[in-house]
Amino acid sequence: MQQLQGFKILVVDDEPHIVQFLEFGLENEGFEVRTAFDGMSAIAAAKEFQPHVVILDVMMPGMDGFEVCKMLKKTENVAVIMLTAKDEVDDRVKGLTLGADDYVIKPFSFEELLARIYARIRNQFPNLFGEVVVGPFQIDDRRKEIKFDGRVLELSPTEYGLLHFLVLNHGLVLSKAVILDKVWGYDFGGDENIVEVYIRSLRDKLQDKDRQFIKTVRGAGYRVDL
Amino acid sequence: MQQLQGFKILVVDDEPHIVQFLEFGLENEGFEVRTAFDGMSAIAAAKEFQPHVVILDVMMPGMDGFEVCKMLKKTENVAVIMLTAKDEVDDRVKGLTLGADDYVIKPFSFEELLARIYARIRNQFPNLFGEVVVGPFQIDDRRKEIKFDGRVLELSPTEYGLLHFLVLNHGLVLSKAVILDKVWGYDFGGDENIVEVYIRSLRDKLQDKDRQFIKTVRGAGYRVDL
DNA sequence: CCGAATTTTCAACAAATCTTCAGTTTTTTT
DNA sequence: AAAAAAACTGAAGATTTGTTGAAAATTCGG
Repeated sequence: MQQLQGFKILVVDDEPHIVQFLEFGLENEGFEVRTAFDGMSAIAAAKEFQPHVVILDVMMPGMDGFEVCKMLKKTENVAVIMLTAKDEVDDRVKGLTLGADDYVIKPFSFEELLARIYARIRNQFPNLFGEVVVGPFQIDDRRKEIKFDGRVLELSPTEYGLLHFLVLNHGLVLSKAVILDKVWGYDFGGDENIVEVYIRSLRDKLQDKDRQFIKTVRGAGYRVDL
Repeated sequence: MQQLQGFKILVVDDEPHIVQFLEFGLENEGFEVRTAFDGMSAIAAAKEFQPHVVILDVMMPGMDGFEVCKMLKKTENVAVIMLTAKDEVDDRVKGLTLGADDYVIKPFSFEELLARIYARIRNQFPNLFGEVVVGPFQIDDRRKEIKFDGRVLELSPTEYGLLHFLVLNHGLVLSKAVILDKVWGYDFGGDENIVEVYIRSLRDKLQDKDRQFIKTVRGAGYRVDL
């Protein structure tokens, strides 16, 4: 799963094997990882490290996973994923009411844990991830969707690319040459008229008569104003 | 509490306040909630909605909670939790003989109700627990089984792998290249068309005409929406 | 080794999208 | 006011992409 990251994960478990395994795997995946081996230090580490996700073993000496989860949820804005053994099914109920966000049952596949982590990050920090909000536009590049005033626009791939580019560069005048270059690619052979054609179809889909988001700057290009 | 989704709850009470409160809270918990305000419509709703749990007020105009419970238990496979006022203690006895599974005495804390609900689900649908639940999908990776709306899908190994991957990464657009890479392996030599072929067979088996879980995002890939 | 299930390839088809083009309108220049 | 330049527009044709049925190749249990 390729993605620009910088997401931080705290792994808490008293079994060094597991911690090492996860640390290695997650770092390899591009996360910044810190570890802790018991509840107390986990909480301290969370305060200092400010992770986005905490992976927390239920069974630990001293303060158990539930306690830690409860405390974390109270003070920090993190997603908590718990690791629980198969036969501790009851823990599920207990933990869910204590605010854990998700569960993975041991033994688990790394792929599965990874998928959960991404799901959690997406859920908890939608803004940090592919989702960009600019004025009335909401661009979710991971879904390949753009919402306008809350409604999903039905766009063809090129329309999507063009609107994405325009909105992300709102306020600037973008010449047809630049647009062609950035959206169609440097090696596009055809005429600049195709930009005009696509601008029109975007205007249609935005019903841009009244608000005029896409302004044409004669002789220079187009500019999106919000 | 994303991952515990797929459970459906029907809330029946003639007091709109309570219904609204529960609806909001339970949806926030990740349940799929439907409501009814009297016995008759509750039974109709249960038939259609097929909830896992029914939360049922004892005191209602027309058919009372006991009647409804009796009828539900006769025809549907659901857990029934009754809401009963403090001074209707006798109701407790009455209800037990009529097949209700649990009681919550008004006024109750939401936390308490929640714990009861989870307990009920665990009890009534033990097989559903311990595995990954995402929307209407229940993935049991150990058994290599996926249930959809409670029914086991008959999948070939590749179909299983593909659906597993898609569901675990729901919400994201997954390109054929990525799918090929993750499901078939980085060294698969063949054409991307094979992904299309398998998508079709999954759609067939999901009877995906109406609900369209697997959306094709033209030019980009496929995305599972729940 | 055989037969069934599964995987993979292939080609025809359908549909969405892209691109071009020419005629029209709008704006600017002379 | 006429001419020129730039942008707009609708539609047709070309191209790309996805869907589908079926055949060929492969795998796997017995």
